[in-house]
Parts: sequence; structure tokens; C-alpha cells
Amino acid sequence: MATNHSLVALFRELAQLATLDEGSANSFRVRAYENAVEAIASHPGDLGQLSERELTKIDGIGSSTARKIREFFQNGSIGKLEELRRKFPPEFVALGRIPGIGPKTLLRLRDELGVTNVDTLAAALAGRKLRSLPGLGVKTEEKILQSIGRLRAAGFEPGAEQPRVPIAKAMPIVRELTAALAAVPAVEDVQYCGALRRLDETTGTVDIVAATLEPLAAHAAFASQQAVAKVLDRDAVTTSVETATGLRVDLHTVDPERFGVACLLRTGSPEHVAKLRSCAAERGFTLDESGLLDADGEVIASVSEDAIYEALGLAPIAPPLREDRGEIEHAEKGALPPPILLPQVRGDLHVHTTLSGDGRSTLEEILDAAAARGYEYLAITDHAEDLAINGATREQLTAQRRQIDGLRGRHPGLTLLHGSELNIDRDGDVDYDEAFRHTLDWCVASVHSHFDLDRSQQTRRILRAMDDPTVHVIGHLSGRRIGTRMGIELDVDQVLQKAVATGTAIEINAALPRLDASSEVLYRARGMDVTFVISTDTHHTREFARMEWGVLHATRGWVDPDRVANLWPRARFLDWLHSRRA
DNA sequence: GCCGTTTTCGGCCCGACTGTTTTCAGTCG
Repeated sequence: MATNHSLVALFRELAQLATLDEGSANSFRVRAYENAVEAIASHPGDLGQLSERELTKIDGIGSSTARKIREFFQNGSIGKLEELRRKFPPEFVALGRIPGIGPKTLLRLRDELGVTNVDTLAAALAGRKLRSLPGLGVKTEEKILQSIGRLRAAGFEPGAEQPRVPIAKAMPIVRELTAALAAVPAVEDVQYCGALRRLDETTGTVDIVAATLEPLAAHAAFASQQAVAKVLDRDAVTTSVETATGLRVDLHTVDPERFGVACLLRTGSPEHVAKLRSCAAERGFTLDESGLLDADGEVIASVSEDAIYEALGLAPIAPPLREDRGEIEHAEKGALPPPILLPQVRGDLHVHTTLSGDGRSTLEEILDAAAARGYEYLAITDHAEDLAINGATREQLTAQRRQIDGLRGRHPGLTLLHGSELNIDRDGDVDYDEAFRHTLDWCVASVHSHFDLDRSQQTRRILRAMDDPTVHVIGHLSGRRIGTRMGIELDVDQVLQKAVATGTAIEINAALPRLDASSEVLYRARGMDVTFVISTDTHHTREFARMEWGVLHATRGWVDPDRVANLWPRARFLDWLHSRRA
């Protein structure tokens, strides 16, 4: 249910802050909050309709969580969360993103050295204060200094309160708001714009454009949404709000005649729009809020974005491409890579079941969900044994193999591949022995550890994994978590060349916190014979829906659809798979 | 904080690695 997204975000934050409060991510309270997130996210109905008593009947929600949920629907906030936010200000919480600093160390730094933000941390490091604390030493100081340096080099400012919000955090709330607006009878059309629509990794203020002849109704409906914590500003055409999660969202209403141009201008990027304007000028036109105008000031196009591009002599340009990376020049020549569309996807090749410690759906549920999406093929890839909590032993995988064989008749149109998500260790070796791996149909190999190695070491381990004949694809190439964890640094050109040489595919991980490989890496690969697969890394049946983001992300990276293996018909895909294994 | 119960507290999942130790705490996935 759409309106549960705010709750999910709030309980996630609660879990994060409780980790600090409890001094451990493994505390039972923290895990209870995480279970609550899972329970809320999985609940199909509107939780706002349920009483406290009914809420506690849901698995994973007890009396305390039920009370907090009711509190949210009544007050728009949760007292416990407000209290923790006061106790742990954002600039302090942000220090927890520095690799090597866990909750215990962070609290000690605050209590014993007065560290509250990146500046006081830097001062403590400069004064060599950390080594004076029992249990910490010179190595710890060096490691933290190095982490800060690396984060800064990558554009992260560890102590800064992030002005930009990671896409995974913003998207669900914005989707909820646009869905609510779409349901307002007076609203003819609605679209979220800006960085979010371009599928950029982070967003600032989100702009939503609504086409309506009755703006008052739209603004009233918007301001009264459950996700809205407070209205910041309001005039005849714009309402600015802050959500319960701290995201700023502006609703702009326009006459339906100008919906297209409003979306175009608010989607950006600013560089793309600037180039469009000069493109218009070359043709004797102008582009402003009222539309594309000819020399006489007559509107030539304004209702739809496509009409504006067409009037400029351009093929339509998909929002993720609008970054002024040559898309306008390509559109002039009709040479733009076609956008990848969701219905073109024929299979998913990175999927977990409950055999993975963090998997939430059973094998049967996964198969049914994949069949319901109309997939022709599916790879089951539970975690391999070296992933401490989550991994499957070879005996478990062998048993799963038999289970899968027994289920092949369940959905005759769905070809099942049995595989695993292997762990690339620090040297580039993967789990199990090669003979056993050869019994698997499909192996994803991913980095889950040793994020602190340097670029040449990281590159070496990836290249070595690609040389392994049993590895079909490298999963989430950098291992990043947008806004939370930097990925590993790689010599991307070497990795791409190796992908071509070995035929190892590169995964385009569709999970919004990952979007990995990054669109920069994908863009770099254009023109090369790199094979890609777009995968959801599903741990719960609902996550199959992430494929929507995967295809947009691939489009953003200028990926040629013909290079994406899971868009191929089954026969072609299986031919490729078998030729690789030969 | 949740759950289950011979109803009201005790159990809830872990293993490798690192840096600091001299037997272990903290971090990570």
C-alpha cells in the first residue's frame, strides 16, 4: 500500500539511530525495528486503517510498534524518533558512515574526546588523541584518516549534513505523493521531475508538476497527504512542503496546455535545457514556460515533451539521457540509443530465496512471482557459503538443486537456472571448488568484503574473478550503497576490456540504493562488446518490481539494448550461456 | 522490541578479520 512508504522510511531511521543508542546493530531492539520495516513494507493494505490491536496481529509488529504507527497517523510524527534525532544530530550520525568507525567507537569518541562532527574529529586526529584511548591505536587513526581522505576524494563530505537525498530514500515517498495527486479528479496529469526523473543518484528539492484547471483542489490534496509533515510555503501555483522524512517537495500546478513544457523545464538537467534553448534559437524559436514559440511569439508546441522535441527536429529524448552528454547531437542525427523498456525484459538473473539468510520469500513464491511477470527464464542465486550469516553450504545448494528440478513443471514457460551469488575474496578467488561450481548453471560473483583495499588491489581481484570460467557475471560492480557506503575503486577501462576478452557479463543492479555499475561506467562501455544483464538482486517477491529502475538506469548509461543479455529471447540467451561454458 | 508460553520473562543467528591485546572487543557483511 502506497501510504506505508513514509512509515518504512521512519522506521529505517529509527533502526539507524537506535543502533547508536544501543551501541550495536545487532541489538535486539534494532533488529526488531528492522523486522518492523520488513513487516510494514510487506503489508498489502493501508496500515492507517488498522487499530492498535489489529496492528499487533501482523507478524513483526508488537504493542510498541503498533503504538508508534498509530502515533504517526495521528500526529504525523513519532515521539521516540524525534527524541533520538535530538540526541544524535545528523552531522554526528554522518560520522558513522566512515568505514572503520562503528557505533561503539563513535560513542566513545564523543564521550571521551568531544567529537561531534567532522571538524572535531579532524582536530582529534591531528592531535593524535585517538591512540590515547584504550583499545584504539595508531593503525586506527591511520585507517580513519585514510577513510576520510577517500570519502572526500569521491565527493562525500563525511561530516556534512547531506543536503542531497539518496534516490532510494526519496523515490518511494515521491511516488506516493504523485499517486495521490493522480487520484484527484481535477488533476489531469502529474509527473515528478528533476534529478529523480532523470534517475540521478541523489536529489535536492523535488519538483512535481500537475496539470489541472482547478489548482486549489490539487494544492489542498497535496498539503493534506499523510507523508507531508509541514507546509513551508504556498502561493497560487506552488506549494512547498517538507515530508516526515525531511525531504522538500514542491508542487507546481500548470494549465494542461503547458504540461509538457513545464515537465521539460523542471526535469532538466539545467545543461540539457540550456542546450535545447540554444538549439531553439538556431531555428529562430524561443523556449520558455509557455512553450516553444516561433518568431511571432506563437506557441508551436507545449502540451507534451515529445511535441517540443519534434518541433525542434529532434527524436524524443528519454529523461535519464538529459545530461548534455551528447544526447541532443545524437537526437538530431537520429542516432540516440533507443530507451530500454520494461516489457523487453525476459528474465531476471540475480534472485535470492529464504536459503539466503537475508532472503524473505520462498523458492515457490519467487517462481510464482517471476512467472506472473511473464519471464521466460530465471536464475536462483542464493548467497555462497563464505558470506558468514547469509551463505548456503554446498550441501544446501545441492538440496536446492533437487528442489528446483522438482518444480520445473510448475511453470512450463519459465526456464529455471540454478546458481549462486559467489563472494570474491581479497585475492579474487570465489567460493566452493571449481568442479562444484561447474555443476551450477549460472554464477554471479560479487564483492562483499575488503572494501578498504586500494585501487590496484581491487582491480586485480575483479580481473581474477572474471578470468574464472565458472563466473558468468560480476554483480554490483562497485559494492556502493548510495549515500551510505562508497564503492571500491577500480580501473574501469581494464575491467571493461577484461569483460570483452572473457565474455563475462557486467551486472546492472536495479536496486535503488545500488544502481551499480554506475551510469558513468556504463557510458564508458558504449561501443565496446561488453555484455550486460539487468538484475534486481531480489530478496523478496515485491523487489522484482525494481526492474523498472534497472531499465531506466541502463538507458541513462547509454546501454545498447542489444548488449543486454536478459532482453534476448530464451533461445539466444541459452545459446550465449552454453557457448560461454564451452 | 517481538514472541510464545505449562503466560510474563527468557530467548532471539554468526563467523572472519583486525587491531589491540596476552584473551578480546569492535566492525563488517
